[in-house]
Amino acid sequence: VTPIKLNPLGKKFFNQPTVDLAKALLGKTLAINNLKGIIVETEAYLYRDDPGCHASRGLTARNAPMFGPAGHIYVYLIYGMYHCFNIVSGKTGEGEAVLIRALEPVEGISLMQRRRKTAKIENLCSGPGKLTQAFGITKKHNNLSLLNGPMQIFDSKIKHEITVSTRIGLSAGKELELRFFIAGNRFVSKKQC
DNA sequence: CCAACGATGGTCT
DNA sequence: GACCATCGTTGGC
Repeated sequence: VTPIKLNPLGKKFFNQPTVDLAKALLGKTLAINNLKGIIVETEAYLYRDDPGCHASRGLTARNAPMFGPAGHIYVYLIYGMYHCFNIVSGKTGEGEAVLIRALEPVEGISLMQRRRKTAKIENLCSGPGKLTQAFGITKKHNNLSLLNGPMQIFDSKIKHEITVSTRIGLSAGKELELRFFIAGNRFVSKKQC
């Protein structure tokens, strides 16, 4: 049997407008080393009229990767304990990104279970802090490119419906409907699936 | 089931 | 000194 070889997504895919990219990422596969997971939940962060976006108050040392080219990775530490993994989007210099909030684990599950200290599959990648822990994503990945680095996004032809809602955990910009997830998927982060 | 809360440290004012 | 794009635990039903 010849294994099916999926193509890594390239520049054209990441250069879509941010909201389009946030939706298009659903159903795609994130791969790092031997770990794989299907993206099931995302959030868009925009450079205009979005006070919830890290880039909304201008360039700083932390958010600098957001102002780089689409397809780069932006990782930051939240609440002193967890990392959040974002894919930079929009035009270079704008400061937009897509937060990856949940994955459906596909490959490398035993390593994910060890890192997360739980056997429960539903609890491995069902939240932004959980999936970075399961995949070993830290600041050492900050500003790498998905076009040529150890992390890649692979195409897939999964059929699914998209549900839209407000974003999770924000104090500013909480009314914007910029969260997207695969309807009915059991690996979406706890709230409102 | 679910609401409340503490852990924890980088970043920004 | 205040604020987090979170999570696991606790203690209530």
